[in-house]
Amino acid sequence: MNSVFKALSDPTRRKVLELLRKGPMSAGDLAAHFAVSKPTMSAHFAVLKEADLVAAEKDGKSVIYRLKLSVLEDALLGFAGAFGIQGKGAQETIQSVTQTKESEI
Amino acid sequence: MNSVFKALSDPTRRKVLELLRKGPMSAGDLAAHFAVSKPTMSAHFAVLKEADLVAAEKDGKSVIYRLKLSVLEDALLGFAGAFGIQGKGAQETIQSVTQTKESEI
DNA sequence: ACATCAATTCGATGATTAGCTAATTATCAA
DNA sequence: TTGATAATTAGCTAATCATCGAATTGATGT
Repeated sequence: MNSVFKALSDPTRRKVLELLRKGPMSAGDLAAHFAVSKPTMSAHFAVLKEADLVAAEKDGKSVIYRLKLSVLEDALLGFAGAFGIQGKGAQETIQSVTQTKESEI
Repeated sequence: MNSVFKALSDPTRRKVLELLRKGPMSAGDLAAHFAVSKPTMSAHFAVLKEADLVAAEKDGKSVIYRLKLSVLEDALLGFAGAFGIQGKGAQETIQSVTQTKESEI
């Protein structure tokens, strides 16, 4: 999990993940979105792969990267969960707000 | 938001935040949980403060650090939201609880 | 076989980071 | 005022990191 947060600490890598959200993309197509050299992008891909946030599949001359959403999800929700953080507006359970059980109302 | 993810990239700092989840704590008490020097911990606190993840309040000789949960929440949920990731488990919002009428229970 | 293209690895460089000890600041008590 | 305590700042080192150009690997087409 540490490798995931390390991977997420760089804005370029976070943006790569967001690009991959729409679907798999080749290393070259991904690199075209950034103002850094291809070797630099390749290093970023390696970090993301090491963190298991993406999977790489070779397709002819290209390498297709695919987002591993469940890994990202587990890391984010796992950490957020340790703080009682819940998504989509439901920040608190009934119990934690009212300290009242359903059976008592 | 970049500073938040930068801050979260270090395991010591993540653990500090988790310790602060229980409530505010002094720099010394926090440092006692780790096997690094106090100046090193002080540097970690500075990073967390810079990311606005904690607030510092001076109390006599001590400095009390307090978790700013909403900042952590906004960063985590904001990023997760961009991927359609949402936590599961919380069924009710605060509003739906506080707006419950007597006639409905 | 050779040229081309996509991607990575190699090797180097400047910047950032985490860590330390020692010194400094600030507060409180005797 | 002196001494003790809590925390930070100063100054440094070693390690990691993002970045580059050049070289290399691997696949495709002529």
